[in-house]
Amino acid sequence: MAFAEPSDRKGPSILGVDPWVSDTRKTGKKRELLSEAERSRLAVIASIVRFKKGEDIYRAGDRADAIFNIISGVAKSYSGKGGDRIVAFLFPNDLFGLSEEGRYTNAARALTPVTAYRLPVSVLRSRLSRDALLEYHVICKLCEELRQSQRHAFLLGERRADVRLATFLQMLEQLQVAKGDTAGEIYVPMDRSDIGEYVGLSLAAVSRTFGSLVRHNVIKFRDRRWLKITDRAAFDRILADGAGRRTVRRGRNP
Amino acid sequence: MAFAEPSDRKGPSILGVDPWVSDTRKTGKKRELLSEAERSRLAVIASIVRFKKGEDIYRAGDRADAIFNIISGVAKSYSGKGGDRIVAFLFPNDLFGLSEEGRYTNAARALTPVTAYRLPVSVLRSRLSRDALLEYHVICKLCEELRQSQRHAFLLGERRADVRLATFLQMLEQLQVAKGDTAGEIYVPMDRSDIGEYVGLSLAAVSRTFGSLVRHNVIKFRDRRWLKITDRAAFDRILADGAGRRTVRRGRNP
DNA sequence: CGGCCGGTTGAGTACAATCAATTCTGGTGG
DNA sequence: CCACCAGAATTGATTGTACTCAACCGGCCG
Repeated sequence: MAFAEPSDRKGPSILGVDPWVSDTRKTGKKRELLSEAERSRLAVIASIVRFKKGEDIYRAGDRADAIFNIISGVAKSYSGKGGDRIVAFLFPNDLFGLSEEGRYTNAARALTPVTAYRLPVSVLRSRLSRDALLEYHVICKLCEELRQSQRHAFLLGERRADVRLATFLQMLEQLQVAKGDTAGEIYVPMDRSDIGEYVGLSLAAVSRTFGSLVRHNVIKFRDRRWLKITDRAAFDRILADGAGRRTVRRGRNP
Repeated sequence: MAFAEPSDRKGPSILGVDPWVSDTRKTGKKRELLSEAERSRLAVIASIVRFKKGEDIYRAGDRADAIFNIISGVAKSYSGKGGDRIVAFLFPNDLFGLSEEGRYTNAARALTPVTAYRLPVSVLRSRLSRDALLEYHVICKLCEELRQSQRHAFLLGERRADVRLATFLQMLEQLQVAKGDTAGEIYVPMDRSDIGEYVGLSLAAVSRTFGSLVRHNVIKFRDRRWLKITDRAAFDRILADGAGRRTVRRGRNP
């Protein structure tokens, strides 16, 4: 099984990098932030929960009494009165249910079968207040999520559909590289409409744009969920293109 | 001077809410997260820095050796190879320069004259590792920034220009309410092109859309930077409208 | 006074949304 | 193993909306 099914069950796990230490030498890989001791200490207060594909993990407005740490599977955090608009995709080792204020502000739903640790907020808080190192690691993870969200916003700021999709694919790829997954092929666990809700395009536009990328031999699908970038140069050109012509530049180079 | 010039100089300040305690009774107001003691302890390691309007605070790729806490003024955090695309506006009490990895991933520039505390990362880290409460408050602030960034992404996911601008104005308004500023009028410290770079519209579109809102008596400008919402119902209707017609809804209510 | 900066406005165009078939796929039961 | 179904995905035709290019305005500064 190629896509990150962590085999260990030592306890909650957070993957990330220390925002202030440049110990990762540009490999793009993340490391486990929690020590074995921390993980097993958290394991004590955590319970393991499972969700079927399509099942709600929590709803917006629910009392936020737990945070989750995905062990396997993929989920989405979404909002918008219509329930469309995906805020983030949640992958193994991600922490979520966080970033609310007494109540969840987004909803979360499993896109594939999901197994996760459930950490009650009450217990977690008291643990946090006594464990400075753990808090520090949470801070690292939050910085990471913040960056991710900013990249998402960046993506959405782009007008052209091909740039948006290429950026999205790049995010997926980097994520999988960071996990140490075999690069070469990109796994797309979510369906086209989820992608549309994330990148801000209609389902039709996603499909059309993928089609166009395939026709131009930039990417190639093995099946609905696995694809390969067949022309990296062209791919990068699309990404760079977004940075190129932007409006607003009132008086730049003639 | 109406716009939040904090008169005290007791030390760095973080405004926010505890994400897990619903002590704010829906007032939308935020409170100081740091105690006097914490603030003065931070003040010891902080220096006060000033930036002229338009001046760079840091550039993307610079060694990230300090984080900042704005005392007065407004700045922007921006990126994009062209330097367009604003990631966030930074207001008094905000914490930034954070969320990077050894180096700043965005650049920051003062939009108005800015006064800020500068906290060297090295000192801050050791302080953090010993002060669990401070760490906790940083976590609270990060959650807040994360939510803010998600709202930004949400805004950018909207297609129509009027909805985007209305959402933006609502964010500004809530921010000012949270600070306890006189509501009624909204202060817009940034110029039209900055707004465009934030909401993902061309300068022309921003101007046009403002014009249209004014013509429809939804808002009214006192001058370039001060406006009032003259028809709250219409305004809310625009906001709600975004949630209404969305694509992708494949099989919802008949 | 002239230039520049921030902003407004107009005409034409490009791009994605929409509506609406149609095809493909994977799963189910005969 | 195949026929069938429902949901996912593709594709086509048309329309809406914001971008682009470009002219133009008004204030401010030297």
